[in-house]
Amino acid sequence: MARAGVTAERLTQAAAELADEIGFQNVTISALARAFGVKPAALYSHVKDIQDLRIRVAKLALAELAERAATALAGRSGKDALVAFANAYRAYAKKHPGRYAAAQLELDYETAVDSAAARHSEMTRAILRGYDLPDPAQTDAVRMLHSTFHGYVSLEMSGGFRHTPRSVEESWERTLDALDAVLRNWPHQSGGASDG
Amino acid sequence: MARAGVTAERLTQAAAELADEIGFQNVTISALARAFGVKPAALYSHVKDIQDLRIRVAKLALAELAERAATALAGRSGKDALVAFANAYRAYAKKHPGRYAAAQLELDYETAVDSAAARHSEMTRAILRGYDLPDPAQTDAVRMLHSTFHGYVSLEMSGGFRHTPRSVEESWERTLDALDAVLRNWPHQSGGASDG
DNA sequence: AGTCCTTCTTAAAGGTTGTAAGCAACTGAT
DNA sequence: ATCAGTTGCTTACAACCTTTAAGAAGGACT
Repeated sequence: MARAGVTAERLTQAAAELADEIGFQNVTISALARAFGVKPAALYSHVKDIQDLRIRVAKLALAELAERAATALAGRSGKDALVAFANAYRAYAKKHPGRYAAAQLELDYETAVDSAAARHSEMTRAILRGYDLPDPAQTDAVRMLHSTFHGYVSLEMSGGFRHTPRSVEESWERTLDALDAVLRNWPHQSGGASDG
Repeated sequence: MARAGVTAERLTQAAAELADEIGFQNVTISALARAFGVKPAALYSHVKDIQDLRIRVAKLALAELAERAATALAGRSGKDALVAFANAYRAYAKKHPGRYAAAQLELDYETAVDSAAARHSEMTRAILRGYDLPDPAQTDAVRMLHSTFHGYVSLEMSGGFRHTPRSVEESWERTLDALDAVLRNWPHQSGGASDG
């Protein structure tokens, strides 16, 4: 038989494309083998098992996302940077839902550290450079930003906003306005109850 | 053979418990049948297929979450309400990770409407009663709050915050402070770039 | 050509979902 | 109390997926 030229890299790439088309959970060794015109067992020469494949796709997605975000961030600061980063994040997730789902995979500590996950935190920190936040608050803000971006995109994609007529685009923009506002005026200490 | 007394309700309940123990994705018809001491095929008398089972667990989780949130909200307003709701949400997710994962299932429009999903929006709106937001902004704020809660809990549970020493508890509280602050002072129109 | 490593196939075991046929148990009527 | 009907469960089976093992074929290098 002529060799199909399968490599771990091509498998990962094809798995990512397949994930965007049919969903990350539906990417199987069998389906991937079919796409390459080989038998399922052939893939085990290049990939340890399906979990290994999933982790490779996750790393690919994290790297791609980090690159888009870095590009979006270049030469911007303050709210410009915030909006550009957030839009790049959301655009990637919507364009590559399978990859984005992969990026949410639980990675063990070692894997996560040497993957692009750390770069994300650094970039989110870069956004905050335009706002003036002392150190523990900076980490809190990074976590809040990441949470809001991920949460919004995640709920939007799973249809959580479809029950209300309000434009999802508009809400996204107003959410970014709100984040900008709160970053410019980060609460100093735990306040009491609101009094309007 | 003596009958095992399987019903759709008991199956759903057991599936939810199993999901919390071994993960929602690992709840299989086979595993559930094993837990009931019956053969897998027996479950198909009570449940259409595995997707049907998953949807039932999702609805259960949404109903439980709504109930906890409603209890937390009772008799509170303003920041008290915000914090109580958010903590109830997060506590449920951490105590019942499998159920919480189920609640994130994509539900078709019909299913979502008659499930407790709508109640969540209403409750989040109830939180906002203490803050004074005009109508389109209210929806935007609801979406932002839900996004932040879900995003934070989701990232926290998938280990996204483990790479930084800062206390996850502290960040959560500061995030709630920030949300309270931005709700009290919701930006009126899309502002320009930040100027510090 | 011969050797060796790698890639791919075949074969097979074990797990999963789901359907169909049949038997066993409970129900309610006579 | 027995008999029919319904329901719940089992067995049997088809189809699919994952993974391992053994062997054949491709390509490189001597």
